[in-house]
Amino acid sequence: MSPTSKVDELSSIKSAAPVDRSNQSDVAYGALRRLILDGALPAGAQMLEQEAAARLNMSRTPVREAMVRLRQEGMVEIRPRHGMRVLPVSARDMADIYDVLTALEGIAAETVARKGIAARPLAALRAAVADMGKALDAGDLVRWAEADERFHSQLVQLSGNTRLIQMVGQLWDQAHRARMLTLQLRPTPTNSVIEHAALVDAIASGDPLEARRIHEDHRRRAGKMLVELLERLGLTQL
Amino acid sequence: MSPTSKVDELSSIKSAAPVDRSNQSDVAYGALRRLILDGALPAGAQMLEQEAAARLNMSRTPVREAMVRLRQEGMVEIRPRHGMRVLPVSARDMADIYDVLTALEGIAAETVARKGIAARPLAALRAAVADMGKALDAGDLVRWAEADERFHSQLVQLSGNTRLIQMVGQLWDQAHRARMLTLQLRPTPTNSVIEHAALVDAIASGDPLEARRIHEDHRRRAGKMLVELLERLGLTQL
DNA sequence: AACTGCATCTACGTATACATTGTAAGGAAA
DNA sequence: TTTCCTTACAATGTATACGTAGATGCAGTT
Repeated sequence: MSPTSKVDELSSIKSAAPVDRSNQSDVAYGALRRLILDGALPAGAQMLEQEAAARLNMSRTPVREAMVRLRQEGMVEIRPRHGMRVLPVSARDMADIYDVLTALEGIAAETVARKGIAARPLAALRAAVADMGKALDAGDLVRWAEADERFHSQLVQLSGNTRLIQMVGQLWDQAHRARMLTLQLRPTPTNSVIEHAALVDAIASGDPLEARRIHEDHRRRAGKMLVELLERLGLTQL
Repeated sequence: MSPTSKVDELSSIKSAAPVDRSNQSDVAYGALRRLILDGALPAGAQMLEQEAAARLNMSRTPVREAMVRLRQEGMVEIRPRHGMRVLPVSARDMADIYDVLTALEGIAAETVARKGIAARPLAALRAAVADMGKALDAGDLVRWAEADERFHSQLVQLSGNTRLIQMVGQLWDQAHRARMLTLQLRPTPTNSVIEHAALVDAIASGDPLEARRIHEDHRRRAGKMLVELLERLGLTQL
């Protein structure tokens, strides 16, 4: 297991829905997606249908379907004679992604604050914030990232808006590699605990506009920091 | 041609990208999507793989791929023995969709205002607004809808944010049938010209926050009106 | 008449076959 | 050596084959 596996487990909402009726198509989709998120297939890596089929011990048909899905989610492109190719994520892409994420998670926060939040999910949010603090104290960035993702994931889920949930998940997946990469390079997210706590307070007190404002500011800052970091490091591709 | 075909042509950004390398898969995707958007396959309608294949004169394989794509876009569901089924859109769905659209188009407007807009696209936006006015004067709601869609489409395109463009397009597709249905039932959109003109002014004068505020208010109002209309009419499904 | 059990049939999931076409290697010419 | 052309190969797009699971319809029982 790679050191990032714990974070990866929570990196997408989809992974919360286990595959009951397992068909090969879903298996292929899950496996390929995981290879990409874990970095086993880095940006630019190519994989032929037959390669994947052989590796996963199935025929090309379900593999093709999985690739179609991954393409539609913006994870790979499909080039006629080169199989699928993992799309690199440029600094520009990250800027675009964070712009959209800012807006989407903003209304998620607003919606949750407006609908009101029950005791149990509120406690879960507070627990995630607490974990972030503990992880920072211990200097464990991976655990911090895990708690951070858990917080954001829960928040979006609480909105109850299916489309919102799906789209945010998709964007997270696309940004995942870059976030993991910069985890060790970025300045320590000292403020994150305070910011998240403030957001929770706004939600708990039923202040939709404030919740949205806080979360948007938060995401905007995080995005800006990340993009500048990538540009500074010349990491235009990953 | 159905009376709504003109509007449909502009209903999605994707249709702007013509199919050069025509493979059967794309043909199937386009054909099925069009059947759904045009209402030839209404909500709840089912279509077996073999039916579609026979109808489109191809084998099941490309049809399956098209169905996978449509499912991922939230247009249909796939049930093991019943083929694909066109997903109904409830009032609740429309509320969700418009919540997300509000946020997405809001940042689109903000982005365009921030980046600045060239003379030509600015003129195109103004032309769309003018067309809306003319259509209203003529009492031609279909033409109004066409101009309205063109305006919003151009605006989102101008943001240059690929993800944003793709996601907005997807949501439009999902909302398309409901919008067409209510076109004749809703109150005449008298204010739309004024509102859009104000948005264009904010963009032209480079005021991102004002542009965003105007557009969000606009979309929020439109969404609210639509949802209330659907609920009042008891149209919980379409 | 309603319900249950069984048989049949069909739609699908997956595998495989086949023709097409892009690619790359290898050779020839400059 | 470099560049262009030819040719062989291999990956893909699409069609088709095949086994399975679930749905449908019928018969028999209550």
